[in-house]
Amino acid sequence: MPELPEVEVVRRGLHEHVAGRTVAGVEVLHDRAIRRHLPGAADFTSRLADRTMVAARRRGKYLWVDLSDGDALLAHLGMSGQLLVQPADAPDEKHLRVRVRFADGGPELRFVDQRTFGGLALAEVVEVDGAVLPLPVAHIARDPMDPAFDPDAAVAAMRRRRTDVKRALLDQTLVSGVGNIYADEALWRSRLHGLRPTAKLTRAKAAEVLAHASQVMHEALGEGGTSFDALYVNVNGQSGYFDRSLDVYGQENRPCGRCGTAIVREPFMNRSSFSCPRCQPRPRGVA
DNA sequence: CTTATGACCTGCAAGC
DNA sequence: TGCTTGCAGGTCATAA
Repeated sequence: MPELPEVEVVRRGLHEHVAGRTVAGVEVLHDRAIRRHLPGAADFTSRLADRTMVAARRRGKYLWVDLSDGDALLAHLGMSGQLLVQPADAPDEKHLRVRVRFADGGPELRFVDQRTFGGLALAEVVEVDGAVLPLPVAHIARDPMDPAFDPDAAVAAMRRRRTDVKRALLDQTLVSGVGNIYADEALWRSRLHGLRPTAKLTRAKAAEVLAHASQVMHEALGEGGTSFDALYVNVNGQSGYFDRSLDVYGQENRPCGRCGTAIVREPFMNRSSFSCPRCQPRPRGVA
């Protein structure tokens, strides 16, 4: 599941349910789910066996579990991935891709993913700028919930970019964790159209949109994350409720909560952007 | 180096 | 009732 709050919900569940448990066996039911693990399924399975899961961690939308003897089990949920803790006798999910059984015979960890954009891998951990991260996560910027997140540095990096503010918000090498929903929400709160060029934002405005992104993600986390359907659930299969608190995302034709103007949907990168045409006017000279 | 554009998948809802 | 089209929370390799 997609954005930072949903991934954090999963991280907490993982930490609670798998930390301290030792892997007994792994079953890869769909090779694409471990495509980022270059040595392949046999290697993935054999190297995970007998390892103990130590702690669940996260940066942005990436999630991993530190393993005894070093290395980490890295996960990205892509668009439709789920990590579920299920009783061993529960029937297999339709899109079950990887199963991890534990030596204690308790509930197993399952990676379920309809669209297979997500996946698992074993990765070595490296130190980057004072943080210990799996190698494939080394290029991902700190997210706003990271205690070492530096707002001034993020503002500077954003204003250095020659692109539009929404693209910048979605760029995981500038600030991580923000996806299509929370980008639109942060822009609405900041009264900015997503096509505004970052280079022309004042320092204060850039800081404001980042602060709003952080704020809206915190609020969503407090509601257990955002979900419109059964695809976005925690490890126990439960959905969050933040979709009821969204101001613009998915609200096409509904009145803006500030001015009453109908929210519009515009195509953006093979997806959609939602905004209030009055509170968030398009920059001039942009199609 | 930076920035923009598809490609990668499956399933659902809407429209004809 | 089918069929087709569009759309979905993301990231990455590639090209300019």
